[in-house]
Amino acid sequence: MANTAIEPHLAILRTQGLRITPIVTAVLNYLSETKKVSTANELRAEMSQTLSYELDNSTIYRICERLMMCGVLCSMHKYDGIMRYFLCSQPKNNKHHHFICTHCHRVQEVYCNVDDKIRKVISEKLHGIVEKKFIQVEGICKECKE
Amino acid sequence: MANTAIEPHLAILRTQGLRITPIVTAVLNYLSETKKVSTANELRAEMSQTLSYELDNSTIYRICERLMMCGVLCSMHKYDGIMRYFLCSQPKNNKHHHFICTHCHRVQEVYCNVDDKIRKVISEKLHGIVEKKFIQVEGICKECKE
DNA sequence: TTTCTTATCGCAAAAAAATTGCAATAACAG
DNA sequence: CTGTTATTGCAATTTTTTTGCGATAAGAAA
Repeated sequence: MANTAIEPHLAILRTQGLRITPIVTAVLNYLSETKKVSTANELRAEMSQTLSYELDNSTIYRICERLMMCGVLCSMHKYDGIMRYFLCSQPKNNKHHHFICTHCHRVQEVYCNVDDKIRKVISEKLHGIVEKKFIQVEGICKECKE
Repeated sequence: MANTAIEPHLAILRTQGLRITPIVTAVLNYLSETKKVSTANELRAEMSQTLSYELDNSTIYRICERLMMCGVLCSMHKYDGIMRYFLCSQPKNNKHHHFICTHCHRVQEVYCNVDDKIRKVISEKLHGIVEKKFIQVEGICKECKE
């Protein structure tokens, strides 16, 4: 039962000379199937279970860092300041933002065209130049609502 | 040269039975005058200098926590995951967001009416309910641009 | 398949950020 | 001035993230 959903991501890794190890595929499969935002600790626990041996946190951190470098993963800090990772289907596309369910921790991408408005307000009212925008929305997703 | 700008904040503390100590006023003065987002470490270093003795980090953390509880301070995580604090002139008002200058680290509030739009998109496209929005914009402010 | 290169992993140790318990101190109400 | 208790300092701890290094294994080439 190979997960074909992660094929595009694996392809990116291959073109970068990054190796497809059991842990890497396990991480990608997990994030792809659950669509969750996960901390390094959560990933370590899950992957340890999946692979039936205890992984080290440093391994997870290094994998996530690698995957972020090539745009396969995104990261965010929730209000608690702990780094969380999630699969990014459209890396580097500033037009989409993330909706995180506070109940099931799934992430969904939303195409929400507020960027231009924000840029305009900052420019006109504060006379500043926007470099980065970070928009994160939390709430209850459709499934958890029902 | 008492800073009258922090009077409203002090008034809030008084009504909550919180004490106005030298460190508390120093923190408020600093954040009020510089308008910066500061880490606990930065605050500790600055306040140590101001008060001419070495403060403890835990003291700063506790003060910031207290000030946040009564809405005087806001906090945020920048991309590095370190907690940063800044004075909040309009606490609990969801209509404003923050523009942080990457050069001088000053925070400015922006009234940017994108909340309704975001709420609408999440509701209509994802059928989700928005609970919290976190919009943070970084860039170069007017002064640093010149 | 076998061999080779080197990306990746595991382990241990450490750095960095944040939290906690407790006794001493000081803010401020009366 | 006195008493109450919020606040502070200190030391120790927890939690998250990073780093160095030798051993291992992924994938390319023979």
